[in-house]
Amino acid sequence: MTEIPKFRPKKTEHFSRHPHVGYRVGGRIWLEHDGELYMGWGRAMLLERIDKFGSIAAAARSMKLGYRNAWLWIESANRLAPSPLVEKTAGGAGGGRARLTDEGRRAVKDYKKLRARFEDFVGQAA
Amino acid sequence: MTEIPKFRPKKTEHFSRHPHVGYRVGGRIWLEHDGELYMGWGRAMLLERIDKFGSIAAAARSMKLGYRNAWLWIESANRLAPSPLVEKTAGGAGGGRARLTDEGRRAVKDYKKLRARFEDFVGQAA
DNA sequence: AAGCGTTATATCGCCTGTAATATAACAGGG
DNA sequence: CCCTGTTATATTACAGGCGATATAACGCTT
Repeated sequence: MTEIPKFRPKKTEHFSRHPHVGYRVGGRIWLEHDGELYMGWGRAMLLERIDKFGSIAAAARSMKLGYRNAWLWIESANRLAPSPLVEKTAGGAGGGRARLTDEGRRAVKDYKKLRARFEDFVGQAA
Repeated sequence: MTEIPKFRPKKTEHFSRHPHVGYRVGGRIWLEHDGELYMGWGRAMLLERIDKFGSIAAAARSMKLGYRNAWLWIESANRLAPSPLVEKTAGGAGGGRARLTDEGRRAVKDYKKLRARFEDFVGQAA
């Protein structure tokens, strides 16, 4: 017998039933800059949680994301953005903090809007 | 200094310019069954080429896909489909052959239609 | 029955992304 | 001045997907 791996799409997706029972439409959508990922579902979630918790560490924990990856995502997004999406300070009250900038809030809002339209599309793509 | 990897999306995608210069919308879309990938861009291309060349090996070669992966994709798609998309025979004239069934032709056509609508969406998502 | 090129199947090794872990740097507050 | 929890950074290990390779099975055709 052979292995035959199951190609299971990742979990950050949006789906919708297909006319033929058991079949679903799945999709992803994101923004990129210079061929690099700029904003997607994971990053938008992370930014929202940074806004909510005031720290990268807490935000990452809350979504079971490793701190390292959270930090890398933010570095990347900050670098690709017209101006930083997240401002960070190490040390100080509580050990340090991070806050979402206006540009960050705008980026999240824009992506969520695109995403909503996309889910709409996928929903009626059945 | 730290590594800072560039998160570059895969190459089976469709893109579109974003209003803000340098930013593009990228996306993927596929069909799945029981949480497994059923039909996407790569598989649709493979099926089209099988139809054209009459063999898995030739189709795979023509798109620089390893025979192994081509075979796995077809196994998976055949298993998930209501009826096989590709019929294969080992040995015989020319060593063997593979042909696209009516179900396979329908699957490709349906996906390409979905895909076209999706590209449309992404295009005007700017 | 021998030859041929395909289908069918197994195995190994690489590469890349990520998880896990560790440790330094930081700066406000007690 | 030390404590604290965060930001910042390096290192190692592991896992999955894929490429490369090898080999068997197959069945027309000659």
